[in-house]
Order: sequence, then structure tokens, then C-alpha cells
Amino acid sequence: MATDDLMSRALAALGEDGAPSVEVIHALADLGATPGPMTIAEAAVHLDVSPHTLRYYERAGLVQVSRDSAGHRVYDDVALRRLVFLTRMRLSGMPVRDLQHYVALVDAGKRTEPERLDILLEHRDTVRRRIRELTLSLAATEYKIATYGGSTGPDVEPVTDQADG
Amino acid sequence: MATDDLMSRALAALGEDGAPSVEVIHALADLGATPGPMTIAEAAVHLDVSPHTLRYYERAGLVQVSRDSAGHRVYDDVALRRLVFLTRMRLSGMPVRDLQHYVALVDAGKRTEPERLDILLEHRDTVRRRIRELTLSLAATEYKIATYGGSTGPDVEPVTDQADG
DNA sequence: GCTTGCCTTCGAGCGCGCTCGAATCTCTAC
DNA sequence: GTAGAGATTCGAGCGCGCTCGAAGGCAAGC
Repeated sequence: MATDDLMSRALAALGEDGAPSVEVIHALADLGATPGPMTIAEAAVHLDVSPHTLRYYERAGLVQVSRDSAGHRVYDDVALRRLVFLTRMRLSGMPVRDLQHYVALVDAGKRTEPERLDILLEHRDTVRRRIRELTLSLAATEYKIATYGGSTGPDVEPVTDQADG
Repeated sequence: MATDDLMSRALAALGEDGAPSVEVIHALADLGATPGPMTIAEAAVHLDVSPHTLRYYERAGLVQVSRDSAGHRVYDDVALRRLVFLTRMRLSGMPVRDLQHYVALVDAGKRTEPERLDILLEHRDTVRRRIRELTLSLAATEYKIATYGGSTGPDVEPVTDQADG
């Protein structure tokens, strides 16, 4: 089950109301399936990013990846789980810098859990704010679409094109 | 009524359910209030961007701004309305490149309205997709927050820290 | 008159997140 | 043995959207 497939399926399962089901949440939590060791090309497909990006993440210290006898990267379950987390956080807009901080905390041990939780809580709020912004922009866009022709509103009938048309 | 104030107020009025009220939509459509001519500093506050950004938008051909006798920019209602539109679209993630295309169509006259409408429709879909992505990421983040301590799920009790903790 | 402050233009610089190219290595297939 | 695919490292480059700095202009206040 590739992550992009999973996201696609989850997106498909997510109704217009925007309330994810329990199944979707469980699917996103990646419970169960351990896809096993894979090459960088396979991992890239699995995570829906480019091999270049995977190497970049590794260089950035976000994930450690072992090598086989040929020196090629081997993505095991540990690396893949972290990368699923990382790509998901990136998709939701968390900067790489913040992720570097977060993984540093993870690597620093269990005592950093409170701070990690704080980061997640703050990120949650950021995502919520962003969703609201987008919801408003969406409403404005839909309003503009619905009233097209009267570019500043329904009570204005422009003779020529308006500036914000 | 500054645009940022308006957005703040609209955000405050927007409940957890994420369904904007008619009032909010009307407010976002900027019906009524014409703030009159203002300086670049005033416009920047009004639009919640920097003067640098306003000059950049003008250089990018997104808006035309006249000058007073001293050569200073004068933001009239036409410019301000367009900038409200532009900043809103930017906020919702439309690339400057696309906005350049859009305003070029506006300046090309009424016959380009169908294409403009297409752009808005496509943008609407893009914003919807993005909202869904963020909603899913939010759900995953909230799940992780709720199950914190069991970093890969509730059925796993890690002895040491997990890679995706 | 002179300082202060905000404005102007212009081009350059920057932070982010990749993205790419070059040179080289390893494995597989023919 | 040799061609080809795909991997490696490294540093550089790029597209985006600003952001800044330098050098100078204009108007008001002391």
C-alpha cells in the first residue's frame, strides 16, 4: 500500500463535509502493513517524492538510511515510517527546519516528549488556521464565480471591465 | 475597514464547522466601503502586506498605480480593489505567474471572461484539494497528539523512542 | 538652512525546498 | 568483455516570492 495510494484513497473517502472517518484516520496512522526494505526508487514511489528529495532529506539529517554491500541505500521499516511522518508533515506545510528540530528531539530521547507534543500542538493550530484561511478564500472565489460578470458584486453592472475582474 | 481587520473578523466569525455565513461572504466581497486614495504605507497596512511587496506587485505588472506631483504612489479605489483581489488570491495560494496571466486577461477586455472564469474554477478546485489535504493532515496530527507516547499507534508500546515519534 | 522622514528607482540578495549535473561505481544481461 | 541501468557523492543551480540596500528626491518642522 503506497503512501500516495493511501492518501488518494483517503481523499476519495473524505466527503464534502470534510470530516475524516475513523477508518481514514487509522489508515493515515499507518497501522499494520510493514512494506519491508526497499530501494530509493521504490521508496520514492511509495512516498510520492523524488529520489533526489529522499537524498536531500537524508542530507538534512531528517532520516538515517543504511547502505547495502554495494553502497546503495536500503529503506527499512524504521526509515520508511519516519519518512511517512516527514512527508505528511511537509505536505501539511511544516518547514524542513522545524522537522529538523523535531527529529533532533526524537533522537534526544524520551524526555523530550513534552516539547515534541508542543510542536505538534502548535502545528495543529497552524494547520487549522490555514484551513480557515483557505475556506474563506474558497468562499470568496465561489462568490466571485457565482456573480461573474459583475466583478465587484451583484449590485454593480460594469460598463467596461473592472480592475478586479 | 482594513482588509486584515476584515479577514480577522471573518476568521473570528467562522465557526469550527468551517461554513462561512452569508455575512462573511458579503464582507469578503468588499461590498460598500470605498476607502479612498491612500499612500503606499496606508495601503500596505490596509492590505496587510509590506510596501516592498506592493512595489513588487506593481513591477510584476499586477496593478497600475498612479503618482502624485511628488512622484509618490497614490492607491485609488480601482488599484485597491484589484489589490484586495490579488492579495486574497495570493493568500489562497495562487502563484504570481497565474495572477499575471489573469490580469492580462482582464486588461484584454470582456471577451476574455470565459477564460478568466475557467481560471477561477480551476483555482477553486485547487483550493478545495488543498483544504482536503490539510484536513487529512490535521486528522493525522490530532491522532498522533491523542496517542502520544505510542508513536506509531495505540497498539504499540515502544521500549525506546520510535523513529517517527 | 538643515534635519527628519518617507518616498522614489534599480538591481541585487535571500530563504526555502528542492532539482540537477558531473563523475564515478556496481550489478545484470547479452 | 561490454553496454546499460541505476546507484553513489558533491556542489551548484533554480524558481518562487519577496526583501533589502544604495542613492537620491521632496515636503514639513525647528
